[in-house]
Amino acid sequence: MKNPIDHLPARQQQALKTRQRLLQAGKEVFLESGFQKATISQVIKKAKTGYGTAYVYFKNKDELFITLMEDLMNQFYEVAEMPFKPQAKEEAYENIKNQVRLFLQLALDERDMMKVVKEAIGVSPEIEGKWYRIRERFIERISVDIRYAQAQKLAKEHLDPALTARCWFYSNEMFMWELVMNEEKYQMDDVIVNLTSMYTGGLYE
Amino acid sequence: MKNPIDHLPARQQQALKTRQRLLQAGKEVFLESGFQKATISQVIKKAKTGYGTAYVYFKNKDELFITLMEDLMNQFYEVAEMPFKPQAKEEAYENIKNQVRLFLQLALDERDMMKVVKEAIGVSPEIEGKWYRIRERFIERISVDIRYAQAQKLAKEHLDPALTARCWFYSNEMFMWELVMNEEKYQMDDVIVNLTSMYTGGLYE
DNA sequence: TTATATCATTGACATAGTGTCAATCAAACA
DNA sequence: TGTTTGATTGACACTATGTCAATGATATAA
Repeated sequence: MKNPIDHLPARQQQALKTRQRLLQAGKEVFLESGFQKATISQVIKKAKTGYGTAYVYFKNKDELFITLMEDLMNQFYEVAEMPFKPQAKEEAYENIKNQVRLFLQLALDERDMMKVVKEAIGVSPEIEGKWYRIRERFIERISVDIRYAQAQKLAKEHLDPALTARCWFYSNEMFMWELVMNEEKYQMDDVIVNLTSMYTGGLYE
Repeated sequence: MKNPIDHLPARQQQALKTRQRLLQAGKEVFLESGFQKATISQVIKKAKTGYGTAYVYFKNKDELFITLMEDLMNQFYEVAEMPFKPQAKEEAYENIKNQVRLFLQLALDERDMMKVVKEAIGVSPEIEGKWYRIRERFIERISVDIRYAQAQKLAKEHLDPALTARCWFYSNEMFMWELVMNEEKYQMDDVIVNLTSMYTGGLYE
């Protein structure tokens, strides 16, 4: 398997390597210091480049972080796009439970990075926008699933799919952050069962 | 009605007035510029004080903002402590709907300030902590309500009150932020009915 | 009334970060 | 070999923070 880098002129190779060093150093610095406390000086020091070099490859700290986030965000997109075609209420319940588990597990697998992401969302409007788009994609997808379940006469038809999807995703997202920030407080399985049960069956008899 | 300030020595009166000027100026600056872009220089200019004066009365920008937030936060506490003693499912539904409405209405009545609060929560760990405490108070209170409803045989007993309360509050909180940031997107009444209906009855038949 | 103590007020300063840019350096090319 | 191109650099201008020794005005005591 050939690496496409091998065929580039030495100068471009060098440039790509510099960029890679900055990304790697950036990741380490963000994980060590968090988003706000991370500085370009820390990054360039670790990457062994001059100060201005960072600004050649990235507009600013936000853009550097967004580049680092992108991989992770794509993983979330994959979870969002999972198929959902239940034939019965029980199947729906199982499908939903699985998707919740994947969502929470992905966040916990990248727990350290997700902590920084949470901080960055609060600080940088650009990064908040990135997360907002992921959220809307999940909600859009869930809305489709709800409409499908309604068409199958599995779900209550008087509920608005968009609002219900939003409500459901919000709960999931917030529990995700809770688990990320505070891993010991709750058992993931308890959260999943309770969330899914509430969603599918409601609180009252 | 006597103002307690009247009885203080002139020097302390002066000091209190300076503090008040800083608070007033702070509020204006935060509303104009948002939390991050607001600077102490803007505040002291508007308050007509020297730079160092701001630091005499407030440790930093965060503390100044927290002082401004406190009134608003107390109003949220009041909503959190509302009584809840329904005798039947329908009464519970109505009580819950009312509390949601009060919660959302309070946020919308202070919409401009709440926008700044949202930004500040993301940026300042201290302010995040303040909001966190409000959230936990709501959740604690909702847990009690759920346990009450369960004891009355109104609510499903297999659901964990703490987790269910958290799930429910998370949905409310996120819709609240959505309405605050994006007033036109949804009708408050639609949100309330859908949320409450989901909560009490669940999605599936 | 005057002297002194007290404490609110002040802005210059040290510090720390950002983003820019003209200069430098080394690879590519003619 | 000389020239061009573009990657790299750190000094600079700027903006903000938080501190503190000095200042000034009020309260107090003699």
